[in-house]
Amino acid sequence: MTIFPTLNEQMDILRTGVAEIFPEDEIVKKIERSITTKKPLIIKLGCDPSRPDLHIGHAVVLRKMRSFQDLGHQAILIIGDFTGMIGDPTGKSKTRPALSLEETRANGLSYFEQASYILSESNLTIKYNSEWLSTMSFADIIKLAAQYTVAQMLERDDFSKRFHANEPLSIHEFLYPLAQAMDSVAIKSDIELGGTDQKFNLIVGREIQKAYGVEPQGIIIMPILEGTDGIEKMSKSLGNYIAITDTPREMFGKVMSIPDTLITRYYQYAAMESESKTKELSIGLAEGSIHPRQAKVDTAIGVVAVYHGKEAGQAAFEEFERIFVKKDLPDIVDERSISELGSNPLIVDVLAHTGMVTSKGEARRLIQGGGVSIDGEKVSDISQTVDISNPRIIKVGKRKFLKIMM
RNA sequence: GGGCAGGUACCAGAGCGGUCAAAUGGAGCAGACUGUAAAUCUGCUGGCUUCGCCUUCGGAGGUUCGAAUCCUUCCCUGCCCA
Repeated sequence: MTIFPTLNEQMDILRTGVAEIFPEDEIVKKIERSITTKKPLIIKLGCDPSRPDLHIGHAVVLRKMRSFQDLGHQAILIIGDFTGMIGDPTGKSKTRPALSLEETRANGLSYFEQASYILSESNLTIKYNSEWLSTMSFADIIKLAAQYTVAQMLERDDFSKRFHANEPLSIHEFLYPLAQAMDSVAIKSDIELGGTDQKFNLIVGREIQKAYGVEPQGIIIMPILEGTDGIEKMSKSLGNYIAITDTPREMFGKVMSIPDTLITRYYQYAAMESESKTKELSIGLAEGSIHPRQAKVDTAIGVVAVYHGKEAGQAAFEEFERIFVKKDLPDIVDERSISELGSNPLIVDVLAHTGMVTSKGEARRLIQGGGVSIDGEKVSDISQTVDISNPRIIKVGKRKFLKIMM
């Protein structure tokens, strides 16, 4: 049987890095009970299967889940294959497109694979919410919907904003929080984890659990990591994300491009440094004893280290220095034979053919803007040809390199 | 069910018979400057066999020498009335 750490030890761990945790007394009671009865708590985390790619923003909440696992509790990952068909409107100004059950299933699976980078597999259960949601009858749904009022629903910020802005808001979107709440009822979750954007949904979970005679769940809200643009939350669709599966080079570069204001956030939540170290960094930056660039480098190395190991972090740093500070070449450049274009093709054709740009028009524009070079020499003429009897290094923009040859 | 207002490029939003591949802003990309930061400045932002051609303004038809702009119809959204 698992020996749980003491209450205080557990609470210390659980409280670190959270945005909000409530109701704290209920959570304390649940943990006390689990210690005395030696029964692990059921920790719920819902995954949205509409986006198959996990980024390091998701990692924040996954890490918290991992802490629970390490303390001996039972993690349940809910794959919202059924709710994915509704399309969660959270944080979106628009209704999301609905997916088919097959699509959501497939995405859910890939989600799980990526999540296992962070979660332990020993006390982890995966559940698909179609298991209980797809069997609900219309009468069941009406009964569920009767538990919540329109006014309550409109407490949710994005609903009320859209409503007041005369934007479309479909009835089915109201069912999403309710469906998600039914997940909590079905698995009798003790605690649900989520990002700040999920706060409303998690609270609905509590209410609905009560209505269905289940002990209401505690709620732990994790901060949402801003994307690399520093404005929007990190998300695949906004293109401001760092994927868990990004290469060290990509990760490093993306971290280096974040605005200064985000450094400590990333240091704590992406590089997973402790609160005390984060505080030190934050003070150092404020006092000017730490140069922002150095702080960013440390953060970038840390982020790469989390997903690829310490050595990769260091290597990514060195390569970064070489490419961008010394303006040298990366140590590995993709190679490509383009003999099918002949020995002296137009640069425009080369760029389009190799996929370095999406169209010849784009290639021309880039050349005219001075963004293309061959062996370090800027291309100035759009009708220039490239002699590829010897290998050439083509550079497009700041970071696209390709070695071409016959 | 009725009345009204709308659906334009990644987003927002002008245009309301030719000079429209479509103003402007945001976003994005590239260049300069830097710490590949921010700010700033500059250029670009449908495709191609690029002095020209082709496909775009919710969908389908039509009027016209010519339509994003007019007509018909269908689909979609919001508001007001019932």
